[in-house]
Amino acid sequence: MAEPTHRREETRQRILAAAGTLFREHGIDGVGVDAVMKQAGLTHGGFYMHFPSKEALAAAVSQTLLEKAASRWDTISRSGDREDALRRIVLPYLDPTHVASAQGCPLTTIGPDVARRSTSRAAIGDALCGMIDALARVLPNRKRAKALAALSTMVGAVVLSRLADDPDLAQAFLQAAADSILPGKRPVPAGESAAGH
Amino acid sequence: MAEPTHRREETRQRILAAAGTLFREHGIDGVGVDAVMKQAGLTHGGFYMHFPSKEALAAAVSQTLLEKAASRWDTISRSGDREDALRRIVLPYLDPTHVASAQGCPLTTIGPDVARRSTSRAAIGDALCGMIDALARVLPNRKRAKALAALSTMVGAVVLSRLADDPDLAQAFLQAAADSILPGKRPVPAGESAAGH
DNA sequence: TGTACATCAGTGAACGCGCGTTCACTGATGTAC
DNA sequence: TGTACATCAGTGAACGCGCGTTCACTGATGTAC
Repeated sequence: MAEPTHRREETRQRILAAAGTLFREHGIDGVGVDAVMKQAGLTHGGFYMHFPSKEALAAAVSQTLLEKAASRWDTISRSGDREDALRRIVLPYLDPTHVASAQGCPLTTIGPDVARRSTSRAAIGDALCGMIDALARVLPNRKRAKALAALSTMVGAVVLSRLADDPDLAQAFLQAAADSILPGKRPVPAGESAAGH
Repeated sequence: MAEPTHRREETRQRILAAAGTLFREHGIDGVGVDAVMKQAGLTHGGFYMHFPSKEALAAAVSQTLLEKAASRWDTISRSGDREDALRRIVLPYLDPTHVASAQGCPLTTIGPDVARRSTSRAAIGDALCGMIDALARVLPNRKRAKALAALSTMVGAVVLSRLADDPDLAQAFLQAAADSILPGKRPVPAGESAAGH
């Protein structure tokens, strides 16, 4: 019934998804191969059937996660009203649900971890450009420099919001970032469900 | 000659400095107590004379590093010309030297690591507010919200600059962030020495 | 249709190693008389 | 001033444990005849 290749690829995806969750939650160095495989419903020995090393897994996870984010933004950026598309990219990103989520944007959860690993860093290059392009496409003047600044603000605001022990300050970072990126001032919806990052 | 208390405190500072360097370079989970003590010129056994656990060291390091950054910004923010003070805070931060440095701002190097550790997170609360206050003091309209957005942009730009494999893109993140924060458009000095973070 | 065989994804014990932590000890320093 | 003692920062061997990785094996699946 199930072709060997199918099952193999399906398992690989399961490992990637498990690692994607755990790496973002505890950092790449905070999670062992054992824990990843257990989360995927397997035993640790089988890991090396799918990846040559944990380092390779880290690179594959980084790439996969960022490609998903880029593809989502790309789709939104090409849909209908540009001003609305911008909001549908920025607001869910700066939503407290996204900040609280263990499934958050990898730039904010494992950014420094990825930056230290040259193979992971190289693996996300294209996807990072994709995110920038998508953002530039929906910004008022379509300037790439504005997209770079906006992405910086978004990433920084989420990192700082997670660092702020005071909930008011955490929320204030998100609100200030949204106000500085979006043309008209609109409140960030507090606690809206399904940020989808 | 040397009072016991003096020597003890001096050693503690040496351990903090060693951990500050190594944690920022390799992440908190990427460095063992053994490596920290070796960097401090000691053997690992003596560590527990100064800190009850590695977790406590992480909190102390986070606090110390961020307090130093806050105090530096505070001093600058109260000195002379406000517009010039703003530049003397923002430009070194967005300088490639700072990005390349293993001694960089802890928000950009171990931000997510600290966010995951509640004791570390709590320890940096005051210093984080201090940085925000200093930034607000020198921004054109002194609005706290603008300071939150500016800090977000700075932190995000440095994180993303480290992630960009392409040197031009890395530089573009820094330049775009500087342009979006500073009133007049000025070039970021490329490769200026002694960013001091 | 039924039996024998080949394939190969996944298992689980084992490897050497480094982790965080403990503890009996050392040895330099400062104090008491 | 000189000797005996107390203090205590730092040493280094040892602990149990979990890491990343390897490998002989299992057992379900698909194929050959």
